Amino acid sequence: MASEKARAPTANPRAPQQKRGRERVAALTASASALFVEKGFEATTMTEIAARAGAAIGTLYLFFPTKEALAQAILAENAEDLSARLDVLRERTGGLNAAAIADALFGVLGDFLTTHAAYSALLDLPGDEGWRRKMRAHRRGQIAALFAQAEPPLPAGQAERLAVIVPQLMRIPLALVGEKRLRDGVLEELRLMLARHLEG
Amino acid sequence: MASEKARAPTANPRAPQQKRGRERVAALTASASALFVEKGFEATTMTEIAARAGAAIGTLYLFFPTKEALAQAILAENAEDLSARLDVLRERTGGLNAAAIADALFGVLGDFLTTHAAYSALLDLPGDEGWRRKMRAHRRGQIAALFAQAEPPLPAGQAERLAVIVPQLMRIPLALVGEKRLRDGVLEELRLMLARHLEG
Amino acid sequence: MASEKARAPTANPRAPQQKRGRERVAALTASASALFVEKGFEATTMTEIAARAGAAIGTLYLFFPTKEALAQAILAENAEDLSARLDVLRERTGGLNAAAIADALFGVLGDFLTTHAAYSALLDLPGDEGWRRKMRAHRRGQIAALFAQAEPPLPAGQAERLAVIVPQLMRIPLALVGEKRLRDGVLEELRLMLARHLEG
Amino acid sequence: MASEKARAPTANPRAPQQKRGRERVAALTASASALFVEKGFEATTMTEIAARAGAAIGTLYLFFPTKEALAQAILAENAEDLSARLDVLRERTGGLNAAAIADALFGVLGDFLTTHAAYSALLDLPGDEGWRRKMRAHRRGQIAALFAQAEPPLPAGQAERLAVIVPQLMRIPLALVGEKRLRDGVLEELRLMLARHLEG
DNA sequence: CATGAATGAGTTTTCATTCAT
DNA sequence: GATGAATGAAAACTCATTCAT
Repeated sequence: MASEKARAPTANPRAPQQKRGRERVAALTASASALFVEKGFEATTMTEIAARAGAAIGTLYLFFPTKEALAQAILAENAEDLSARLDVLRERTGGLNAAAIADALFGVLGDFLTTHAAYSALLDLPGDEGWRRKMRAHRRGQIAALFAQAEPPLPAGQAERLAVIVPQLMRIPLALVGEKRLRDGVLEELRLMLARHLEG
Repeated sequence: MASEKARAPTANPRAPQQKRGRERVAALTASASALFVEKGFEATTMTEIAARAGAAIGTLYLFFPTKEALAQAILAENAEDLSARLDVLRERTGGLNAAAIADALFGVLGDFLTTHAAYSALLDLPGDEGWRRKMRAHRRGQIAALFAQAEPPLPAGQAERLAVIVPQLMRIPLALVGEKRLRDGVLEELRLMLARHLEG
Repeated sequence: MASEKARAPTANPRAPQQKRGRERVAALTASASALFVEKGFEATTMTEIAARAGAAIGTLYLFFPTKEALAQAILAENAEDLSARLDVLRERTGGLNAAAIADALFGVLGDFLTTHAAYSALLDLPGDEGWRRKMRAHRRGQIAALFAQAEPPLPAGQAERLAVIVPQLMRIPLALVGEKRLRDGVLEELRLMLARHLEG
Repeated sequence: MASEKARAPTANPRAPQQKRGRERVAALTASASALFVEKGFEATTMTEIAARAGAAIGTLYLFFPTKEALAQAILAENAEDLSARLDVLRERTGGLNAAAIADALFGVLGDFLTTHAAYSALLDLPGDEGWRRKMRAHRRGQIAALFAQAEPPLPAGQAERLAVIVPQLMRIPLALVGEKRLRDGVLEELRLMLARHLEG
């Protein structure tokens, strides 16, 4: 123990136990999410995050031992939220045909990505590959399961392929910030394209 | 550096006039491209780039005044290459139907993105003022022009929407490193989906 | 490699190759040694070390990737110096009796510790136990070998015990800063005590 | 803290008057002592100390206004204990010869240092203004007085020198953790050396 | 008395960039 | 053209200490 030197920062990234603590954490993650979206992960500084949340830098480190841990916490929270939405969706799409499922999925993904912009911003970051890989695999599994229930059933393997494709399709219009008309057109085009493909 | 922020990154302050100089620059951009793909733009250091190219850090700065200028030079070179390929493609697709054009475009984009991985890595950097935006607009224009020649003609506005969509579609399978079978399946699925959509 | 994140700071703690570089390093280690002695390892800041050496903080990190590495480099240099002196001493003490050896050793250690005060200051630091253990073992071995040559020979095991004891004896008077008379008296007392012990 | 530097560390701002309070303080000093020995004064954090004692950080500051005050309280307690032992010893060694006194002193010091490891750890901290110096002077005085009673009397000044030397001698074997055989041998060697010296 | 969330000054460390040779 | 030692602003992170509850 003498030579421990604890390279892991701040041994105490405790989950907040008081109500105020949870509000603090919420403000910090909101601030971080917004900045990550606006300027990207690397260009955002911890000092900035704390300042925008009206907290001191030390407070930020009280809850998140590193910048990476903060990003991951946000990503994990968003991923859980998405996962829950997909679970709910599954109950509603039993027995539907693939095109209808795709349409419902589009709705869910569009809403999620719009309200959780940090998810997209943090998803493709380098580093900590293992964890993110697992997360993606889980998401793929959920979406594949969605399509696997389609009636009539899809050809073998197509559910897995759609699980890769559909979430990426949804990111395309969302990247078109400030071009609202084009964005809506593209979204509609994608929706139509997918529907045709699944009906054909 | 603090007061330098304003300097517009002009690529190649002195374009190398000697043969050796051009080789130097090629080695440097190759090194930088590889590192940007491997670790991302921010995580790559100028020292690393020079070292991998077997050059001194001062030599790197001889040709590229800032890290951004280096990235931009690489991006510009790649973009020119892509532009040229799209120009060539245009001559070959006059009078074809949209599905055939899409198929040909898939081929060109797939080949390009595979051999120019840095393009993807550098294209969506945050803090994207002006230049990159213009570049993307140019590319969109080229692809839209491609589809505008289709016979029979596409509905109004679809060429523009496809110009946004198709390049992003091609990035989906390319992200599936290490899952070759799935990757090929996804690529085929996308190709088929697009073809059906354009024929329908 | 993508997830490398290189926790080890500054990949380039290169040994200086130019003459000026070696002078720089010497100035930095001298500055650090003095401060470590004056205020202790923990209380000394890297900024202070660089400033006293007339260098920028970045220059310090150019040669020493961490504060610990700096301390260790100093310790290693001092230890090598001591080792060399003990080697020289050994050639001069062949065939002497133990008391004479002890006396000569006292001289060498006293001179060394006086001119290398950082050695004492850094020797008992926590952390990196393995390396320091080895260093101490080496020193013990050298001193034990010195006494092992004594004529007449010492009882079994005594050389090893003396190798532990004698260096610590020498540190006693050196701790008496600012009490010159007492210091000299203590040194003489120790010398006499050891001599009697070895003659008895 | 920056402007606090001047505040003379007064031990025990409010000495605990309740039974529970005294237990609290005991737990806190025990925790601190253990950590100071294990990791050194600087590397030990106040939070850690409180945590190991099962107390809140605020509680720790309730009894000790600064980290230095805490260290000093521990040191003072240990020093008082040692002082008391030396007082007792003095009553028992009246009229003994110096060698016998030294032997008895060895016993007392050995026992004390073994059970009060924090004393050694805190005694030689750098930046040692005033208080610790006084404490050492007091100890020296007590030990010198011990030897001053020796029968036959010692040469002038030797009692003072022994007061410096003997406590340091005892620390030598105690540093040999995990080498029990060598440790015992060294202790015996020192005892013998000192006895001979004082008899000679 | 007791708590533990909050603070922010102070440290270590990084890396794009410069410039004397 | 080429070099690489040197720079220092800026970022991440720590921890003694405070204070509202």
